[in-house]
Amino acid sequence: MSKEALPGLSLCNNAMLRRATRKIGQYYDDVLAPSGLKATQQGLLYQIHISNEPAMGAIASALIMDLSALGHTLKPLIRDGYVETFADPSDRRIKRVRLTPRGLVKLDEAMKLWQVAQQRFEDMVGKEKAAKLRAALDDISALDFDLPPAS
Amino acid sequence: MSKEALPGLSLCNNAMLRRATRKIGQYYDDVLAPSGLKATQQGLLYQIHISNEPAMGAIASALIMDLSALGHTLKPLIRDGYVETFADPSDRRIKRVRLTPRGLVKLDEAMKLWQVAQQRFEDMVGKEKAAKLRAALDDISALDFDLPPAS
DNA sequence: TTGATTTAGTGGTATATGCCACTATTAATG
DNA sequence: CATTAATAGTGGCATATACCACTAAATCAA
Repeated sequence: MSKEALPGLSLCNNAMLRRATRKIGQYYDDVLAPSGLKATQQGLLYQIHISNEPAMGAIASALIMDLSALGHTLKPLIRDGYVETFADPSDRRIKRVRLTPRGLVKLDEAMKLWQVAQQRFEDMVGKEKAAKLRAALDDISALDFDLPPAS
Repeated sequence: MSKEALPGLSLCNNAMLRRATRKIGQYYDDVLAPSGLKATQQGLLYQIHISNEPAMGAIASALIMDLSALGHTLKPLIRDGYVETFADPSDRRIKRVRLTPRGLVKLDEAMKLWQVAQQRFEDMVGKEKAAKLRAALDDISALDFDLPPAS
């Protein structure tokens, strides 16, 4: 069996990224669990918080997320009263998003837990190494893979 | 507004990881699209291929994936006839997984596309840097965040 | 051997994410 | 101004992924 000689997925940038994301995601989720938020939700609330009543498209761009995916992800947060939306008066196509007071309180709660997770992670990985990793991730997030769209 | 002074999500290891994963995932998915497989599926088929009729649990461990999540992810691949399962004769709790001939053909097709995506990625990022990134991702995937389970 | 425990998967439910087709608005153009 | 084109979101559908409760099977213990 030459199968044994085949390289593992450790060569695939995408597979390694996904695997690490599952691992770290579970960890952050665990720590955030007492707040009732997933790490993705905490991140989304935070992104909304630091922006100025951002349009959905602006959030999606910042997070490199599909617009419709964002819409779906927002639903539970709206349902739970953490977030509300309103039409931009000057352009009714645009829907803006903001935290509710309840959402702000919940974000505060979640951020305290996030700090615990983040600190522990940095302690284990090393502040330096973590920063380098984030920088590398930021770099590849900024890549422009424009495949010939043949427009 | 002190909001403007708040750090972005670029400090959160988890958020950066997810964001990069979305970005790279979309890229690999795009390149793999002609095969009809998602990058996650190609990765899963490959993992099965290089293993020896692995048990579901073994695959899940290797990919750091929840066992039930693996079961769900496997369904479309079984439905499409790329993968089949069978009970381990010596331990009927264990369900083993293997590629069908059709699955093997499909994997070959997908791997050719994967190589294109992978090569292009490495060209853009740099072979060296990509290898370092994968190594870092492998390291953090191996971390042991054992939170006090208070059993 | 029988009863308690651990192990391996399944199914349900919920969030995460993406693509596509479609609608509503706004902008651009002749 | 009326058409056409571009922009911003929505909704449906599909996969990705997790947790939980539950079942079946094997193991351990008394």
